[in-house]
Amino acid sequence: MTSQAADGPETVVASRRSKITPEREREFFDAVLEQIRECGYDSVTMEGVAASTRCSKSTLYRQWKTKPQFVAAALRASRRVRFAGIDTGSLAEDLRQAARAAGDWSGKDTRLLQALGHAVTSDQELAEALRDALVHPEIAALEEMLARGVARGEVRAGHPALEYIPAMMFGVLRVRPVLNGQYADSDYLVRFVEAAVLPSLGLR
Amino acid sequence: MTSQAADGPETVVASRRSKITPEREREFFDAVLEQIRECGYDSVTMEGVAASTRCSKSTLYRQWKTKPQFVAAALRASRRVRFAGIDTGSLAEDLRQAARAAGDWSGKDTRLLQALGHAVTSDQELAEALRDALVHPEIAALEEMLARGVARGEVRAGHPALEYIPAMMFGVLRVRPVLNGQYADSDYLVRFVEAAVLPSLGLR
DNA sequence: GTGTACCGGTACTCGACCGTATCGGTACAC
DNA sequence: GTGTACCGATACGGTCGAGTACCGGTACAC
Repeated sequence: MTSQAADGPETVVASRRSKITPEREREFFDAVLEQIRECGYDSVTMEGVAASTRCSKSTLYRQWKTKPQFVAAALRASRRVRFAGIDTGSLAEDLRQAARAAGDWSGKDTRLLQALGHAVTSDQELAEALRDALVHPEIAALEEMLARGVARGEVRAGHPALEYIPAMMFGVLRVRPVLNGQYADSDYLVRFVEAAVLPSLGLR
Repeated sequence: MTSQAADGPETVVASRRSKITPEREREFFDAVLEQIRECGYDSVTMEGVAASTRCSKSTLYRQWKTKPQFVAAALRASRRVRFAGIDTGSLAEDLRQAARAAGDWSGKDTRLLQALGHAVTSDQELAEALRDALVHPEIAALEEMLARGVARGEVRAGHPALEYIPAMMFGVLRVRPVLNGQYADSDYLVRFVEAAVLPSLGLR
């Protein structure tokens, strides 16, 4: 009775789970972030996460003292740069590719940002974790693209639109659900880059 | 369902079921929206609203059946168009003035949108009320401006950037707090219009 | 004065969740 | 085999908020 209770496939009891492995931790983190996306930060419960990962509340509380600390840890662990590796040698093409990449994860990340957007106003640690996980890395990557474009002479240094490009990209990504009722997909974002971002920089 | 929102200072009420005057109702609505901005939708309680307006929970529940219905009513009653009356005869100037106007209420509305952003994903009525109160009127006003500009020949009909202007304006407004840690003020928005919006339309 | 209908206050039920405590079971070290 | 340390399950206490019920008070109609 102690092992899993009638779980899906025939995945044999992996048998070495006397301590929380990094893979197991990853399961907890994935579960809590997914539940935040679906139900919002306030509605996520430690009990729910425990149930969906078939662990016990005690296990979670043994590792993390409180719910916000647990969520912050999950965010920090999920940090990764989606724009990494984009460097085509042309700023316009870099931006198009970034838009295409952004479209692929826009639903997930937009939901997470939205769901946590207000919770972070009352928890400093959470705010920092969210920024480090979802915002700063992408911003930095975008700014690198722009800097390379400037260095290549595609855009003159100090062009007034440069400062606003990250806000435009993130902004459109973020508000599309509210305006049009659907998440921004790659197609929409690429067209946005071509119709507005590039022209504002004097590119095409 | 009560009376119209547009009645005068003196109540000429014929046969109201409720003794709640429109002014009193307005107090309830202002209170709940303010508390939502401060604490988030989930954290707002009917008890808190009752306490801050010195009425009783019973009074609130007599008028509105549930918390989401109460909030939706508050949103609908708060509907107003901030861009109304902007018509300078020049699209560029219209957009600058819209940016200036937007900066004045950006903090309040951005907080409200943020605080409700996730709650609306699980309540259809709330979502509709939020859109009707804060989003659609402004979008419509912006689109009118753009249409006038097209009619005057300042921008050619079908210009690809036209479709994205509202999303750009709202998006930048919305994400500035996340990117820069402060709400978008008039100055920031006007510079954004000049640096990015107008160039993308081929204006200056 | 009398009736009516609503108000504000309070007390209540009911359910949900946080965080803790306890207990049996088991992988691993030696 | 024995000990240790952690796992999962479960039960519990405490808090909080939604929504309901009931109360006395009062403005107003007639």
